[in-house]
Amino acid sequence: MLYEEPQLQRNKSVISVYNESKSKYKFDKEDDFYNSLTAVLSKNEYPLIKKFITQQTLSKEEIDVLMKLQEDKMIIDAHEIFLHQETIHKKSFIVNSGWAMRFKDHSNGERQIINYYLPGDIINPFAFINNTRNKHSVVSMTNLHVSVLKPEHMIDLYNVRQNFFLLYMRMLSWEDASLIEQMTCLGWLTAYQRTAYLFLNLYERLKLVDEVKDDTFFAPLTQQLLADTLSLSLVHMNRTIKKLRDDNLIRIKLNEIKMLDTCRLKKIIEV
Amino acid sequence: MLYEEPQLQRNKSVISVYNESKSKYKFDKEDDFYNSLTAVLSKNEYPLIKKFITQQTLSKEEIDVLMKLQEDKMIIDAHEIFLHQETIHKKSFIVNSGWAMRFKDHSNGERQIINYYLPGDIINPFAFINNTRNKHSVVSMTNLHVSVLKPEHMIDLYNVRQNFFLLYMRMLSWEDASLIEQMTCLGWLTAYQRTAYLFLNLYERLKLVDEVKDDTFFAPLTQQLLADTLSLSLVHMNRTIKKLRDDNLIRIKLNEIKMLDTCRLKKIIEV
DNA sequence: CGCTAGGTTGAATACGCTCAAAGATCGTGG
DNA sequence: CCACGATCTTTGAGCGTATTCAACCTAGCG
Repeated sequence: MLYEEPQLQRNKSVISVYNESKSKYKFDKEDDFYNSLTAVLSKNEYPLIKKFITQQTLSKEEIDVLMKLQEDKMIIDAHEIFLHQETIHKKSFIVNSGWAMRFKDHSNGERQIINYYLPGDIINPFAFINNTRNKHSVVSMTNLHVSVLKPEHMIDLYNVRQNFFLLYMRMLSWEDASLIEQMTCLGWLTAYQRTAYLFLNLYERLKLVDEVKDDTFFAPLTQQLLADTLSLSLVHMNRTIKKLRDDNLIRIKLNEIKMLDTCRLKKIIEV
Repeated sequence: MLYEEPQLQRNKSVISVYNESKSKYKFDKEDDFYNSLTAVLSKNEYPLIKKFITQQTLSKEEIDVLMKLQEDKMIIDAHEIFLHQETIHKKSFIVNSGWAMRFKDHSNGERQIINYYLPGDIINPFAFINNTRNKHSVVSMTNLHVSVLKPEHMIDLYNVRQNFFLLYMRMLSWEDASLIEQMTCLGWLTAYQRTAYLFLNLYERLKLVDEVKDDTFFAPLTQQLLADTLSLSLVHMNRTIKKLRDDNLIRIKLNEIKMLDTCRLKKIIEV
């Protein structure tokens, strides 16, 4: 039911990839490359690569592909709707830092939130092959650092790099798995369980990209947003959070969520 | 909210592709190829290709790729669980005829149905790049004619055919869109609306592959299955269906569903 | 004929919703 | 530095949709 724990020990595989690269990899601007890779590990500049590395060993060439993919960077201001439903968008984005969310405006004025994009996620991954209108909008929730994937660029990569598409598919498969999980969650759990699920999901995903410190993570969420995410009313959302708080499972203050007992939270959603 | 209507007129594009192919395409067993393609159009042997053709024009080479993809066929008996959750499966399947469904067994003994696979759908599309355990099971609901996609075969295709992966991505993108639609549906609609949505969804999907005659289609569904799909209790499912029947929107008998008024049904789910 | 799987109906209960109002918190400008 | 408005959070009360439990009906099949 939960976001799956990494199957390889993170540090081990990072280091092995890193060392291996350094010793064998040929690259014309070699220093630049290693500087960047170091940055990946120390700062959080390439969370997507970090996510990969926790799941599988990457070859030097694969890391290269993933770095090249992210050359075209930009910053999007907070609270800006940069993908609109009912219009055609050809670009994809990799989130490098900040939060965004995908939502759907219903004709009755209500807004349903479909999912959140956290560092390392890909927004609109199928854009470059689609010529149909987007069915949802995406809005930045904080200042958002992204890498832009233009369709020409994607096709170039596709023609040149065999490995790229396999990696890309793997990313898609994560997305897919995560959405299905969310679906099974929404349908079958009570409000209390769903809320526990959501916090655990965010916690695990942020942990993958090193954005959790002391079981605490930043989250630009209001209760209204949470309600729209879990399809609950604002009032009921509030009462449910209160219950989680009273049960000493989470603590929320100032956009910061602290997980007090992940084990018990996991038990709650396991029915 | 609904499965989108094809944007090209089906017959037109089928014929144009077909004629074009016949006149220009070079193929060593040319007759075999055209016989097969004719079969696609008359019998329902390659619903996946049919689905494609309703959405976009296919080149001769693309049709060739899609045909080659489906060389390894097999039949699965009804009610056989052929993909098990918690095990690793490397194969994917294209459904050529029959129904299957993906479900998840919960620890409390309940079974949640995630989605149905209809002719033209791909089961387990990410299998060949995954080495993780399946999180869901898949069971055949009728005798099931499938084409088996083995990972070696997929990788071969990947190495040889540039176009193949773009096509495959497009299929994935449909799946994805459809799942998200289902998600937004489950969360926000009432039992009555959700049921309307499900019947409309099945209707539109089956229409794409020519399995609807006189607004009637075959569907191996019990009320228990429907309840498990929409996360409703059996009792409430029954009452909801009764209401749809009383409102002269659908008629169900012997695994056959007849849509009596698709327009009104669409209005119901548009809030 | 009786068994089994599926469908139908009633009654009591619970979870989550709506409406309504009041308390926090924060940024902004006087 | 305080006042004000805006946004977010908290709490109460009544209601409605969907649930659970339980019983009975129906059709197909050995």
